Amino acid sequence: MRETDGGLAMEPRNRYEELARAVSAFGAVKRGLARVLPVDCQGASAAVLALLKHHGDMRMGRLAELMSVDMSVCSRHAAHTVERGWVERLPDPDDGRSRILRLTPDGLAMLTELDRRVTDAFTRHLAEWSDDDVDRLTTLLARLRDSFGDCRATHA
Amino acid sequence: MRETDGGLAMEPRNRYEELARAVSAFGAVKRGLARVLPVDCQGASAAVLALLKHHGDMRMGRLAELMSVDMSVCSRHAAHTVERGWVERLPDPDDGRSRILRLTPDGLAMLTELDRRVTDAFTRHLAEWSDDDVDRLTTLLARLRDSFGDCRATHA
DNA sequence: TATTGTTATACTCTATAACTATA
DNA sequence: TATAGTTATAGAGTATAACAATA
Repeated sequence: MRETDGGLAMEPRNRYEELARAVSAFGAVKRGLARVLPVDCQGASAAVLALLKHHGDMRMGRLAELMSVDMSVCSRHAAHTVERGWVERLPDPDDGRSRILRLTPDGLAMLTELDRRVTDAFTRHLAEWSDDDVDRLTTLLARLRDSFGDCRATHA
Repeated sequence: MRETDGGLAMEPRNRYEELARAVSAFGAVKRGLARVLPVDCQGASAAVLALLKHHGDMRMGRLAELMSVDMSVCSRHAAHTVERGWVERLPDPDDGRSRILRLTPDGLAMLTELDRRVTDAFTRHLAEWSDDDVDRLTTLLARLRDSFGDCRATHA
């Protein structure tokens, strides 16, 4: 029996198991990033603000979809941002059950501060990275998220 | 003032903000993967088993380092796997304060089942991906984690 | 005195279920 | 009856601090 790996009979390599380990270890990056946020703005609030800026005004259901969380979870996060004056809830002219979420000037100011801190953190930690590698990672992460689709549980 | 982007005055693009959004949205993938695990084996337990198999026997502090969590957190996760008979704690001949964590045959069997489920999930969701892209993503994720270093808080 | 590990407590994020209001 | 959203409750994961045992 010939081996092409130098004579050792190796376990068959499973690239999915390696990916799973990398995914599992990824939590450390999220926690490292969360640590640079202001104390009064949690990670979930930051995500709400960033999505409202990037996608514009939207309803709760749409935001929950973008965050891939149950609407009950999204509702709490949105309430948190409304309490702090970063987001306002406007009546939805098309549907009385729904309200439109909109970033306020204070919310935009907070988001600007958040972006400054996040950019600063990446600038420090990814100093050795080429722009192309950063873009490649961003693209692959987005693609992975798309490939997994909306994995939220369906409580039918 | 000339514009090279078709006449629209665009915001300066910040690749770090895009990466931050991709990182933020990544939680959906972790949750999707966690959903395929057996009910009696949580994600943290799965990580403990995978790391013990991949790196071999080790002490608590080393495992905490690999998981990038505080040792108090790691201790709880390890206790969970010990309770279920997947890991045993052996005395450390070099240090009476410490114990060596070792995967048991039951633990290896559980890990085999976990790997089967995770591989199955990836096979379904990443059917369109080339092997090279999977490897590229795995490599970039590992590199990102390394670049962020050990971001655990230092309660000195 | 410093270090390894454990336990108690609190906080963040998420899901399920029950509920209100509107379509 | 179905849908949009809210609230209550429970569970998983993490950090801080206080503690025990050993170096």
